[in-house]
Amino acid sequence: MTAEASRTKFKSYLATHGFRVTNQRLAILDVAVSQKEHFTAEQLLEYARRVDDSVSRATVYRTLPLMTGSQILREIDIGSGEKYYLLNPGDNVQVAQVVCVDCDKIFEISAPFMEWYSSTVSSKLGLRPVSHRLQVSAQCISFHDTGRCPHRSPK
Amino acid sequence: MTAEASRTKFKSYLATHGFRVTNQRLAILDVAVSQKEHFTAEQLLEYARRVDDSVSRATVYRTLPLMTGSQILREIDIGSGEKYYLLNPGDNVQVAQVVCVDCDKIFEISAPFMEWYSSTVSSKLGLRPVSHRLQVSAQCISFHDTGRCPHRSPK
DNA sequence: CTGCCTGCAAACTCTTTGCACGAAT
DNA sequence: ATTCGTGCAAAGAGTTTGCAGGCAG
Repeated sequence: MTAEASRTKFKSYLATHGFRVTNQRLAILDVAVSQKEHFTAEQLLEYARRVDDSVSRATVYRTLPLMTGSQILREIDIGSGEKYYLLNPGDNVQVAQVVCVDCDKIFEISAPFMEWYSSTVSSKLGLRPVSHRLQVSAQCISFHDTGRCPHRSPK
Repeated sequence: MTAEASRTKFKSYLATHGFRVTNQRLAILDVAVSQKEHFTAEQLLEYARRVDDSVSRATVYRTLPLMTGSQILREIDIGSGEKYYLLNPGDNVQVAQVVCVDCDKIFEISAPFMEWYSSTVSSKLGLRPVSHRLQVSAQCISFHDTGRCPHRSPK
């Protein structure tokens, strides 16, 4: 899904649900849909303030559920304390996250078997799967060999 | 793994690493290995205090890493804020958690394909998998139909 | 004009940590 | 006797929320 399509989708979500279109929400929306990588609430706040310095932390936290609810963002919890967000590609491809334990970089990879697995869960437990989360923690092979992680951005 | 085997394993873990055997650690150990279901740190504190009321929250939190480190407990993070713990069965079976969105009950189910998937990750990304986490959020079919979740304990 | 939305700051939840005392080795 | 382990309370991190004023519809 393009940034423009995401913007449109979010605005119609607001309209449909009777939520107001405010400058703060638009600023947050704009910087969110322009992200190419995973980002945190704190980063989103920082970026949004460059566009509109009246944006507060509270509004970012109140807007994030609207963006995940409208399906333009996916929320990713890798168990590190803070949550990550990522622009939703739009297709319903099943994905998993691989998290490098050295540098915390998150890779998104496909996990097509999850569709089959969900149906297995459904039939075995009598539960209707609504979502899933597959995360692999891994170590760079080069880190293991050389003590340096190639993904780690230099400080 | 039996409760008795877990107790033995933990004590030898303490000995091997030069950690002291204290009454508090033993009390926490005993209640932990007698749990049949998932439990939280707070619950563990409550149970341990029935055995030894000198046990503090801090000691529970300091003892939990010792128990996961010695492999007698597994730590499960379902992204609900608090972490859950479960007696480690001992075999190295790959498992996933299915969490009921209605009653928060956690089901442990096998996920044998994770071994294969880890190796795929390894070869595709050049990363060495160290652990993984697979969680399916699901809704009771009966809840969907009747509005009541059969697993929810009556209040 | 309503009343939803906002910024601010305080509250919250779970977990970790500094400190001085107490107990295991 | 040494240390390590402990309880207590405060600190921490990330997120949520109560409030009084502001702006969208």
